[in-house]
Amino acid sequence: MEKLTASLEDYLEVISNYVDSERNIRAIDISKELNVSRASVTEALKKLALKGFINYGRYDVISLTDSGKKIAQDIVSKHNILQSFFENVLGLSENEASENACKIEHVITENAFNKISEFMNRECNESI
Amino acid sequence: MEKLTASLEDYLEVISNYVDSERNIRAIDISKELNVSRASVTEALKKLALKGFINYGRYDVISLTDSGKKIAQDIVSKHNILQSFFENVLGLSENEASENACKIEHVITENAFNKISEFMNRECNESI
DNA sequence: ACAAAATGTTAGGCTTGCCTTACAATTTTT
DNA sequence: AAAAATTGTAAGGCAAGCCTAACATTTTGT
Repeated sequence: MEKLTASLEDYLEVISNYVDSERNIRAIDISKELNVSRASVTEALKKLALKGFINYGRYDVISLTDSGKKIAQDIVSKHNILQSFFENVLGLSENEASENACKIEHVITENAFNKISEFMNRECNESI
Repeated sequence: MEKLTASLEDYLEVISNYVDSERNIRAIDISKELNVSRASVTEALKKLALKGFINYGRYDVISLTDSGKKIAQDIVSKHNILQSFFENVLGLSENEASENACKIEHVITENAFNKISEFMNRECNESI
């Protein structure tokens, strides 16, 4: 599977969140969400389409391909578990937990992430 | 205090480790440590010198300024605590713990890092 | 329907950070 | 002390990712 940059992962993640909420996503939504210009969004969408993760053409609706969905789900689930770790284990605010999850989800190794997942499961079971 | 990029923090960190071991560091050492070309090291050293974090001139010995030392210490201590978290709490190998610490030390927020520090202290005390 | 507003795209530019190649300076060998 | 090898630097190039400004297209309001 083609490897994405942190930046493109962010774009894909935003798209995925919109798809889940069944809203039609536009470039300007992504631009606001990621605090980048509309032009930058166009560039990113071109790249994602070229790599086969989204369906998209000029002035056209954006949707995820199957491989795009798969990757996006990976990123999103990674984000959620990291966020939960920072929020529920370390006691950070929702915002700061999310901020950290956003950054760390792109750089943490697979193993390290799995260990955190396991750790979260242990924590949960112990407190029952 | 001037804010550094992740890349420049890496360079500073390597320099700091050499200083601590009282070896004279050369550009080629940094180049090997960070897997970049000697030319890239020269560029980075120029930037660090310009920002006042290292003393350095053409073909000259490299040393940390006071503000360079301060920043480097911050990064290194952050690295060490993160590494210890991944190694001792999550049970990753030394190498993988270090790999994760290297990436995360550049992106984690101050608060999140402090929480991890506190968490490590709690873990230690409980096990006594 | 059509003017106005909003959104999307393109073109051109900038910064960071890396590279290779060629040359300069230093260090090591002999 | 030269020659050879190593190390440092300068110049020029490249990709990623962002920007602004100008233009194209679509949507909205009347």
